Amino acid sequence: MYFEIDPKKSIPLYEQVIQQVKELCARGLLKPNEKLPSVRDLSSQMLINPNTVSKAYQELERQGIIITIRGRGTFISEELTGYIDPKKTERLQQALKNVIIDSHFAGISEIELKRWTEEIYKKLGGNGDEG
Amino acid sequence: MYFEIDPKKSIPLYEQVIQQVKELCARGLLKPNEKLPSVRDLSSQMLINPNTVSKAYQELERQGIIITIRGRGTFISEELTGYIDPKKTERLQQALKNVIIDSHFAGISEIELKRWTEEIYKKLGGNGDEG
Amino acid sequence: MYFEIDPKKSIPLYEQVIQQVKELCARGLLKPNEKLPSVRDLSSQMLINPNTVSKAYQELERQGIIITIRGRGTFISEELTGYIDPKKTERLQQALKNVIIDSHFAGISEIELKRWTEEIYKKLGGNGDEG
Amino acid sequence: MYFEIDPKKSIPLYEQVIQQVKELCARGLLKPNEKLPSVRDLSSQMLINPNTVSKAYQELERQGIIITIRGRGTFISEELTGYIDPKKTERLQQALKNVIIDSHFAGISEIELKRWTEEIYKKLGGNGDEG
DNA sequence: GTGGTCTAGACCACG
DNA sequence: GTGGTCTAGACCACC
Repeated sequence: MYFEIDPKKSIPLYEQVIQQVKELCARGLLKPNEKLPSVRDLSSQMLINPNTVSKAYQELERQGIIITIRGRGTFISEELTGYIDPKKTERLQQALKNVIIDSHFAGISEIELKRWTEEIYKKLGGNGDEG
Repeated sequence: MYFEIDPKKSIPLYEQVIQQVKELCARGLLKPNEKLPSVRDLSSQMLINPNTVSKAYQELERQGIIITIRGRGTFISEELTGYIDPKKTERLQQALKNVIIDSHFAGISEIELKRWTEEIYKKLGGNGDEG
Repeated sequence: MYFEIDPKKSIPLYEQVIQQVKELCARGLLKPNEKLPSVRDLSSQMLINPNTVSKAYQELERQGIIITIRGRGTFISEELTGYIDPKKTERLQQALKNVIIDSHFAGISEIELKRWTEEIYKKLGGNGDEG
Repeated sequence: MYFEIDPKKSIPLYEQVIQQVKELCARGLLKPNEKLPSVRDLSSQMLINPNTVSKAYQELERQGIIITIRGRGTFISEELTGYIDPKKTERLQQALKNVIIDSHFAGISEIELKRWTEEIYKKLGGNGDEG
């Protein structure tokens, strides 16, 4: 498992950390109950400020994706709650709509975008056993 | 044609304006060469500062979606460039991936997300002539 | 002799008129003492506001390139003054420097820019007898 | 490294800032990855509003000449893209033509203008190592 | 009437 | 400390 951070991107560093953890998680490279690197380790590995990693971990915990146990470390949560948050749903639909509209102006066809979707799902599901 | 702004959202006001114009444009409710409200009109209609609208219009012009003619006003551009920017493409794919991953954690299935996509496209294309 | 105006360009309309008159003049298609179209004729020909043409003519007269004679019309001046204005010179050098710097960032080499210069002079001088 | 602004000039302040940064960059007095003054520092040094500097920096970033890293500051970009934009090229040629035509009316000969060009290039290239 | 520029001053997100 | 966002209000250039 390794992380990649690009400080030049306009997206905040802690958001990049969040996205990476989520992606590794979704791809099965980080499994439930697996231990994450400590804040200090990850920050020195990524050459970023510990506060930045800490903020990312806090946000991930708030989203129920990881849990921290004092004195033991940080771990991937056991399971997803079956509950579907309607607010989150609405935000996601809005985000999807924005992607679709921007694609439209970028000259991406509906078919092309659906192909992208297929491919992303394939990549995520494909190596769940290899981690 | 009317706009809606929610100052409580964390997304910047000028971004909301940009998204709304793009959406109205994509849905065909704003047609090429059509005049947009003046900066002053739109700002007073939305109860926001004229500079905020101005910033949104400038960004939309930079993206080639609208053009402004000195002393006359702001208009929807005539046509989209057929050119596909590889950088933009990559950013869009990344954005789509983030939506998919977040959907995963929100308990949204692949089938559900595809249904959303279908629906969004239907809404966009459906009323091009009714505006 | 004909003019072309593009209201979409960010450069002001009256500036475009000024540039066109100057260029036609420099190319010899407008000769000293030649009569220019009246403000009304030119404005209706160009589909722009008479005030815009009027402003352009005023500025051209201020620069000594044309003169208006009440009741007779507007004419190209007889000759250039030999006097070289140091302020104008400095502004021109600054403008040239800006073009060169922007060319640099656009990836245009020194050789390429010099070739452009040659070509522009050739085009200007080439048809002085054909007008 | 120091900047000079003349509020009396008709050219917008933020444009003057842009030009200065570009020139220092082209002359090698600002090198890739070098840090620029912070928005606040530069604005107080120039006695202009921070927003004005900010606008200049944003435009420079849009042009790919500088990059800003959240919370760390603003830096000269690493490299120029080799890509040559045809639209930019056309705009530059037009600008060069205008300079040449205006020089003509100011009594500047072709030889003189070429000498200027030589000199500007010499100044730009000459002190890349002295900064 | 239109948009463009600039100022002053406030608050927030980020590292 | 860094830049980003927003407001309020002024003045100007253009058509």
